[in-house]
Amino acid sequence: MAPVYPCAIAIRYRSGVPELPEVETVARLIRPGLVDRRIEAVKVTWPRTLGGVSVPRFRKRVVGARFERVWRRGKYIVMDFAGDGGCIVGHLRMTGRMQVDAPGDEVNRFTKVSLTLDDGNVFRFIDVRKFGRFVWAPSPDDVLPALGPEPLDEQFTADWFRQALSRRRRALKPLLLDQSFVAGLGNIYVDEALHAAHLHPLRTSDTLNRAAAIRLHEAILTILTEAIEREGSSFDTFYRTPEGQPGAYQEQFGVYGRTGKPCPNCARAIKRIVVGQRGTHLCTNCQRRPR
DNA sequence: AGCTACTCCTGGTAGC
DNA sequence: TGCTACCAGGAGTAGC
Repeated sequence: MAPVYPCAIAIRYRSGVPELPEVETVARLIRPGLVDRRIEAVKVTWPRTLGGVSVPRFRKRVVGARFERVWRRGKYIVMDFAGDGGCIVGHLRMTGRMQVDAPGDEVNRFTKVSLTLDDGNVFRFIDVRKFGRFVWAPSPDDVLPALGPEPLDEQFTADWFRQALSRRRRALKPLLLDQSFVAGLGNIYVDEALHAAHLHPLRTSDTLNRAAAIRLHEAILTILTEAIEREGSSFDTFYRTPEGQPGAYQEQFGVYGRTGKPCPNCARAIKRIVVGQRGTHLCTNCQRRPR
């Protein structure tokens, strides 16, 4: 008889979109509720979430499968099944959530996929805007796109980063958002990192000198690490309703979503521009426009 | 290689 | 108050 997981887990995003720190937090939160659990039943209310895998095929693949490992790559959450059971690769996109609910918990009305586990809990993929994906595959390699290095891995050194920047000739903002360049950064943390490094989002990557590249590298590491720590402290394994307390990291933003408010560095008003169809927040005093 | 535009979606909000 | 219009935005794709 499988042990009953004592606490249901709910996750709520206050604003913005899940990026590396949020995805890491989700992986950590669902991991203890999933590993060693076997799937007993499947319910899918929005088949497109399965990314081209039909509902019958998905059901056939996952019912009876046992979760063995839950890990993150970029903004993807990978759930490996034991043996040759393949895996589920999930992406939260804009509004996706993953949580392990206890049997009596209220079912979120935006639930797209429910997996009933052998301890009675239910693993749910919830997604308001339906952009998220929850895909079964034989192997992660079959569905994960080519991704750049993990910014928190040892291989992501300042030296590697400096050279990678110089090999490209792209504006910093779209380059840092490019998951094949570095995996896991999104709109929020790119704006924050560029501000912390005093670099304009339109600055071309191969124009950074050594000091600027190191500054940006340092900013990315610091911001991601602190965000993970804050998420870790603002979420825990106690049950929390969907209306639960808001997270803390939003208050740490220097520029994101702070248009018109004072720059924490120089007190000038934060500006909002559009770069590559993305809302981009910056301080035009601290982040001087190139040329 | 790098850019722009388009697609997928709907809750929230601004404007009237 | 109630309606409509529009925006946010990750990633995949197409076209230049």
